[in-house]
Amino acid sequence: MSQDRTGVDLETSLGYLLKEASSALRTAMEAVLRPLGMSVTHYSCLELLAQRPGLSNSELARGAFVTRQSMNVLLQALERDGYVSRPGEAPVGKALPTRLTPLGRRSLEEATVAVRAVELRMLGGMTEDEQSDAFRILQSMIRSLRNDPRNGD
Amino acid sequence: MSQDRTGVDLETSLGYLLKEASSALRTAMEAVLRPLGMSVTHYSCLELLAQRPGLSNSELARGAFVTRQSMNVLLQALERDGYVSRPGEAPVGKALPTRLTPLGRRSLEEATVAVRAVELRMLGGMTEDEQSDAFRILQSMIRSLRNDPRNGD
DNA sequence: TGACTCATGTCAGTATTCTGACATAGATTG
DNA sequence: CAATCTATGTCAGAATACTGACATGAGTCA
Repeated sequence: MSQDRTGVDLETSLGYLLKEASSALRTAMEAVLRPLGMSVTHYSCLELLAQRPGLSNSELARGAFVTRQSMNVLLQALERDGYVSRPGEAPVGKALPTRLTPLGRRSLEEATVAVRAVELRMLGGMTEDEQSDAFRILQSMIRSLRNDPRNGD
Repeated sequence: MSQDRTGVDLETSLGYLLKEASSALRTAMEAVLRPLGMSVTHYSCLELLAQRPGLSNSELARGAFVTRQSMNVLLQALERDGYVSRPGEAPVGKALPTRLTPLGRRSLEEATVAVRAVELRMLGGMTEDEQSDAFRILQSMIRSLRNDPRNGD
C-alpha cells in the first residue's frame, strides 16, 4: 500500500524475520559466552562432540554450519589448548575422529548452563503447542530451501 | 534417553533449528546473488534503501544486522561504484542520508527477482495459517531474546 | 552557559570466515 | 585391474565483519 514495487517487503518478509531472530539469538549467545572466553562456533563444536563423540573435522563443520577450513582452524586451536584430542593417524580413510578431553568437558559444562538459559528465555512466553508449531515450521523451511529447483530435483 | 547430560539436545533444540534454517536461507540467497556479484549484506543494504530512502549508515547497519563500521566499508564501496549517493555534508547532526542512484535501483531490481524466488521457495508447502504462525512465533522469540533479564526488568 | 550524555561517522588493527587449490584415501565403475 | 568420482585434511590468500578508539554534533540538565 505504501509502495507499488513488486519486491520483498521487509516488514512482512519471513526471510527477514528469520534473519532477525537468528541475529538476536546469536547476539544473546555471544553475550553469555564472552565471559567464558568462548565463541558461538567454539561452543557449537564442543557441544557436538559431547553428543556425538568421534566426529571428524568435516562432520563438525557441517554441524556448526561453517566450512571445513574454518572448523579446522578452530580444531587446531582447541587441540593446542587441550580441549580436544585427535589421533595422529586416521584409523580409516583420512577422517580424524575428535574427542573431548576432561578439560574440554569441564569447559563445556559451564557454557551449557549459560546457553540453556538463553534458549529457555527464547522459549519463554511460548506454549507447548507453539513450540511444536515452531519446530515443524522451521523444518519445513529448511526442507524447502534445501531442494534446489535448479538441481533438476 | 540416549544421555543423562542436562544440556542442550541438538536434535530437539529450537535454537539449533533456528540457526540451521537461517544458514539454509543464507546459503540459498548467496547462491542466487553470487552470479550478480552481490553479497547478502550488499543486497540487504540496497533493499533497505529502496524501501526507506534516506537511511543513515548507522540505521542501515542495524537493519542489516551488522556493525556500523562494517556497513560503512560497504557504503564507501557502493558510493565509489555509483550505486548510492550521500551528501558531502550532514543536513542535521552527523548522519548522512543515503539514497539509491538509478544504477543502484537497476542493480537491485535484478537481485530482488532472484531473492523473491528464494523466499517463495522457502514458503512453499506452508499454508497461509502456518505462515501467520511462523510470523507470530518468530516475533515472540525476538521479543523474548531482546529483553535481557540482566538489564533489570 | 557549561558539563554531561548519547548517537554518529570514520580510521586502524584484529579476528573470523570464506574461496581456491592440492594431495590422499576409499568407493564406484568400466 | 585401471580410471573415475567423492570425501577428507590442510595450506595459503582474500574477503568480510568485528572491537577499540577518536572527534563531532545534538540534546539534556543543573
